[in-house]
Amino acid sequence: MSADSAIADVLLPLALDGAYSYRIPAGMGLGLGDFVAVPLGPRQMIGVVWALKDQAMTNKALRDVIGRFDVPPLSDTHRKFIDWLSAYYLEPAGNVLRMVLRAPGAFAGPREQVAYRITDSAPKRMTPQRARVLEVAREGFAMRAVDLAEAAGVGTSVIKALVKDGALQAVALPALRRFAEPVLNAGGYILSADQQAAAAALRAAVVARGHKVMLLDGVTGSGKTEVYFEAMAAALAGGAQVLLLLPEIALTQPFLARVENRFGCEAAQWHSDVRTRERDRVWRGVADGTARIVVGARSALFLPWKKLGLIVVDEEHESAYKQDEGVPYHARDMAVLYGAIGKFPVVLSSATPSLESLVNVDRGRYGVVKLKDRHGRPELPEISLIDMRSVKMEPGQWISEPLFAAVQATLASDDQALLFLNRRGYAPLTLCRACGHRLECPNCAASLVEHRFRKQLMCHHCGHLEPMPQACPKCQTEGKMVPVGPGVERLAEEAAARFPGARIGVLSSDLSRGTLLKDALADVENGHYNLVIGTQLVAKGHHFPHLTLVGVVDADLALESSDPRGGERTWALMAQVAGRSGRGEKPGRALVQTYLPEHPLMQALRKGERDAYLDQEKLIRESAGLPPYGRLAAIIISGEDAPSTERFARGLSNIVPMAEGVTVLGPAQAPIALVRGRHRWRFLVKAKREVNIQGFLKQWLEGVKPKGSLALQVDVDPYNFL
DNA sequence: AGCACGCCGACT
DNA sequence: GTCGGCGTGCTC
Repeated sequence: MSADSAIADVLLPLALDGAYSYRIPAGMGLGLGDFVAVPLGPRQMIGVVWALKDQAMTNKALRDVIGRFDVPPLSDTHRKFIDWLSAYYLEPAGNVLRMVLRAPGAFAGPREQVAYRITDSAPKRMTPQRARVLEVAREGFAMRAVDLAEAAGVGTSVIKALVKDGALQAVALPALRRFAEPVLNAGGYILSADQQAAAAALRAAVVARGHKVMLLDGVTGSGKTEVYFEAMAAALAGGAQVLLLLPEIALTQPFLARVENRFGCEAAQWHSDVRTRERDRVWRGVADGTARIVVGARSALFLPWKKLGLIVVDEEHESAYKQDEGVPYHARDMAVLYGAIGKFPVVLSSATPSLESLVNVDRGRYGVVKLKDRHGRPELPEISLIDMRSVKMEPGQWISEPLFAAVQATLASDDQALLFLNRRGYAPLTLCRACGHRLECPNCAASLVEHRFRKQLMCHHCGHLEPMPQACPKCQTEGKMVPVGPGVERLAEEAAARFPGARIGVLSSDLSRGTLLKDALADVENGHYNLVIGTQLVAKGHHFPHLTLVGVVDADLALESSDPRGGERTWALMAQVAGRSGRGEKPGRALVQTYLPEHPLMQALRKGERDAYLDQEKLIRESAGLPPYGRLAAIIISGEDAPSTERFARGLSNIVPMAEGVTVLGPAQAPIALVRGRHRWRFLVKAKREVNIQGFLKQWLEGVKPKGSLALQVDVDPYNFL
């Protein structure tokens, strides 16, 4: 369509059915993908030109486009990506577009900003408001007037007055800093022969410039990062932008330093903790193509890429790539989709690839590159099972005699040991011994977890906190509340008693605020602690050079749930945790406490037979028709009132359409039937792979409108099968 | 997502 | 008699 079309269909960042039509004022000359301001009711909104036409499809009186922003247009690829994602997840395209527009300041243009800094001179008059402003200004850097006023909870007039009085001083904030060009031969890391071969395969895919997904499958310590850096370098050399996706927000500083070291330039960061001004800078840089390398969390996919030419998904098996709130998308799958639309390669990297990716390799849809350990060691350190059924355990103890002896020997030889338990807090359950009452969250159908260090009970689903009661809330008996089962805090207590003299450090996500976690990790690395007790947080990519023994206290946790993904998840976790030991020169070993030593997973761990185990898992999935051999969608109905939520769910089951190859299970209460005060029911839709499950869902849910507090959420490809 | 319209409880 | 609670619905 020509640049002088009369009508623009503008997609707005709202949950609307489609784009709205606006008249283009003469001479405005809009193009597809342009960012525009349009009127909507009494308001003005930012939207994107989705289509251009000469006549509107509506007979409503059209309003005029207000103006066009001086920002590069959203590419065809990006718009197609939004449309596909919207259709795949049955989510209004406007809601997807909203994820693209998460940097409002980016549209304000590159104007100079003024900030204010405290001076040495005191104001002539002091008021409580002024004091608050000065208090805020004293502790931080220069801030914009609105930010400073907001932080102090006052109006901007107070700031003005303080400037006039000389107590605050205006300073110009630097204009948006430009991103530097990468230096492609920076770094100086020497690749092993294995790495060179792997890098060549990835580079070839990049140079070929078509869509291709490559699985980079290599053990922890095999140097996958350096290999995909080579693919990134090749894409950058071709003039493209590259995106490196990481599962966690905590883009650890050391990792970012590695990227910057390799490419001799700043890598743009994108995740929820990046502050407004920097968000705007990254957004602009991505849109105009000057930001060449972005390291980000899943939402970085939605940045307005000008010329994206490669996505690397690190730790592709991680469940953190699945977003559960808002638009429930899977970032790894969407990275692959983006690559397919944009016709560029995608690299999936993992030491424990997801079953989905491995099956895609089997089907020939993905290529695979394998990397062996650089020290020539086998995939996993030596893993031995401890059969918990045959060892005697004292009540209140969780470290069996064989594990105890191994830890003691390790500590005696000046090495580090890690005890892994995937449970935060002191005890997962607290009971009254007098009446059997269980302490539960008032908002969720879940036990409260005692956090003895913080002297509180916590709900791990909604964050609810309450003090530990002295007396049972039900029968009022005092002193009869007992903790049941171990968390890392309780395990640390046992360890302190049984390994006197050990330097014990506890690592869990409870530390994640501030620098606590960083300090704790550093203290593990430098050997300050010699006995580390941790949750799955310790399994994720940290180097503990002195660690030679890993003890898994309860390996059965994820297997006990009947979720078919339990085995795969446990494998990944065990492999990662066990992989912590024996880095550097020393070989490591792992002892795994289990009540299910005959379980195929445990046997496979012991023998180090990943592929054989996963082949068996594949067979189970295939015969059950579960992903990746079949399609799955979950429908979650929630509401504040239990009976009406159930009634609504049951009503839905009466209108399930007939369809070949589709089975609808439910409604059943969701695994956690009450979360944050909302009752939850759910359906599972199981379909053959060739079935258009979206079409089925649309047909079923067409015209269904939950009323009041009721809500209906569709989750295509849910992460939890049960 | 806002913002207005609309129908039932405690106040000048 | 009104102010105001937030439930429902519309925005090109």
